Amino acid sequence: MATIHDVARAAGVSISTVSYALSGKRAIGAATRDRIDAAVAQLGYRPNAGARMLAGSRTNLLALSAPLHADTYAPAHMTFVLAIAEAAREFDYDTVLLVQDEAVNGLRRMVSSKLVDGIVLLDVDRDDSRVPLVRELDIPVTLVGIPADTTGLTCVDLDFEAAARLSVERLAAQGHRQIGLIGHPEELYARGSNFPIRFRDAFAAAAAEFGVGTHFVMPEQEPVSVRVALEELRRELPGLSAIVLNCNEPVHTMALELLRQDGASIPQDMSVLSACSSFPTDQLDPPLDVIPLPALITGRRGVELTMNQLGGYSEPVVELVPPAYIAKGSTASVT
Amino acid sequence: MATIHDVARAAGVSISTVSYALSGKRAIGAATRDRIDAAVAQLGYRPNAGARMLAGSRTNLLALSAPLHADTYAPAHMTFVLAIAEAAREFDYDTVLLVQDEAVNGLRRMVSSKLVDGIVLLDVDRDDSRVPLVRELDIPVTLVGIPADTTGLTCVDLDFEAAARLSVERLAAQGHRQIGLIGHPEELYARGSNFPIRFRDAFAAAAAEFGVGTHFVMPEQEPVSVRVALEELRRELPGLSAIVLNCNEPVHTMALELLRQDGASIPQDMSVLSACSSFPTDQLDPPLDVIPLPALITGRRGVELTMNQLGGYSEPVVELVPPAYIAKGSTASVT
DNA sequence: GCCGTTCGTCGAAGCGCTTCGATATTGCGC
DNA sequence: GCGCAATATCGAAGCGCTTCGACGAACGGC
Repeated sequence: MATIHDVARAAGVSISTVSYALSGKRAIGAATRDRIDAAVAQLGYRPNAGARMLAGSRTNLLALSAPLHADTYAPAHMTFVLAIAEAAREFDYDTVLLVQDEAVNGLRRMVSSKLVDGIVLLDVDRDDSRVPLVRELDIPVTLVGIPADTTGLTCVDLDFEAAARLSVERLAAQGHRQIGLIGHPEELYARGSNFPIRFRDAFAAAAAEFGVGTHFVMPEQEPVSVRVALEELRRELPGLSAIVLNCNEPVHTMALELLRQDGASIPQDMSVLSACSSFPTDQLDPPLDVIPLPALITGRRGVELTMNQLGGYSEPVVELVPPAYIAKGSTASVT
Repeated sequence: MATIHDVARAAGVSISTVSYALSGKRAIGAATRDRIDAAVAQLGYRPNAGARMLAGSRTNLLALSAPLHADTYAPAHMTFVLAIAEAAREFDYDTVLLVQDEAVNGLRRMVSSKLVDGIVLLDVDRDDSRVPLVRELDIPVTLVGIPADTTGLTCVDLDFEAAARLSVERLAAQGHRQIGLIGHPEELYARGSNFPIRFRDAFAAAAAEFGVGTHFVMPEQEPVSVRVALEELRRELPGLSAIVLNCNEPVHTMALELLRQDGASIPQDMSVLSACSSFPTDQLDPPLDVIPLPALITGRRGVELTMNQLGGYSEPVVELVPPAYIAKGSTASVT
């Protein structure tokens, strides 16, 4: 492996000149720079990561704390992980993955060994055990998800409250008076999982505000359970004409299949809207109107906010990504 | 942050003594060691990662190359990632995650900047673009998955051939003469994806060997497509009495639901076996006999093989994990 | 033509750790 | 009681990089 020393010799300059030429932190003559660039290319020189970490103030490594609960929906989770790892690369950062126990315990290790410059926390619960920890860690941290107490923290997430309100608003404007909400499995709510609860509560509030009746069910990812849930909606909401799905893809598929079997066509007999979904709904049959969970945007923003903190000082902020509504023709006005 | 210097002073010894006490590479007096341990604990000392990398020969970082194709089944993929990250920790290693483009391009960067000590490649295709690359990289590498040409490479994977043979063998022994195989979506095979092809081909060979009729279908993850696939099996195999599922969880659920709707009870009317599944099949209705895809075992083994290479020299090996058969009562003898 | 700048380059001092010889101390055989 | 081997500890030399202060050269203003 070539070292900076080799490059310096090949270019006929000193080590510090090479360093400055590569970092751009001081002006370097054009001719000199060219010779250095040529030497770098010819030797295939790459700065030694360890040396850089030790001498410089940056490690160019980002910790990604990604605990995975038994009930975590893997595809969504994965999308966030991908978004963050890719966004990090745009800042010339690599990502150290901390899973399971290490998602909590590893953080302190990352910081005290100075392995990483910053941390992104994924899948933050309302009352997350990582929150008190990162509060005392003196390092840039961004939480993807909003904990109960955000004091002093930088957070980013989809504005689930606005998304819930938008769902109700659109359907109410179409004349729907009874709107069913299909949520995630019950454990998630019991565990204090973040966004399902925020969505559910804001949905209820919006329903009250717009004066529409609503009922909430939490089926398991399992056909029988979904059928029971649908039946419960019909029983509780006699004039049911619209359903909002705030659940995983398999439950979407099952619900659509069950509606088909019941002879309910979409959107004539039933308007269906997918809210906060991390997967493409236009592959479903029929394609569904959707308020996407923009994992790519949110994840990337989580990295950006961390990088901002690395630069100058930025005040802690809670940043809510506004929801978008994408129509696919699966909702219609009540006739 | 405390440095080794602080620890040395607090314990009243030299820096090198602290280093040796912590690494155990030279004998240290019991009393001295105790004082050092106390100082370490009291100061909360953690070796600086950059300094360690630079001075030592190890970085204690492992690269995990995990490209994610559009058709990759996220839960299975995630299980491998988790298994590897957790196994790495048992060797005191952290995992640098390389996704998408970086899964290929990042590798060279990892090596030439000496950021990582070893590499694990996930989701290796038959003709994977990373294979020629890692062959020329002078660093411990383990592939999870078996490429077409394994010369000079260390690989580990479930023995899919044996798994396919085991499937046929068990069902043939129960007297089944016509066995349907439901595979993954067609794109996977077209792309040269690794294990679906290995399973399919070995299945056909085993069927020929045991003299049973078989037919292979590749439904999309979509109820209509699964229904069509089932109908095709029934049409092609008039005496169909057993089905092997080598596909994703949602397709399992759909197939079982369709069989139920057709009034076919398991195992009386139809024996069903799930082969090489990364998810628990006892949550299905009914629970299915399964030959598991042992992601935890395979992933961990991938790490272990890499660590072995880091230690002494070990010859490249292709290690096939033998399949296991777990009965849940979803297959029965033909009556 | 002299002084104060600006520009381009260099030497050297670390960053915190590992590791290779020493050196000092102890214990043992005879 | 002497020498030799083990045992315990230390000092110092790097690992490859960043960054600070210095310094020579070129340049414009007067």
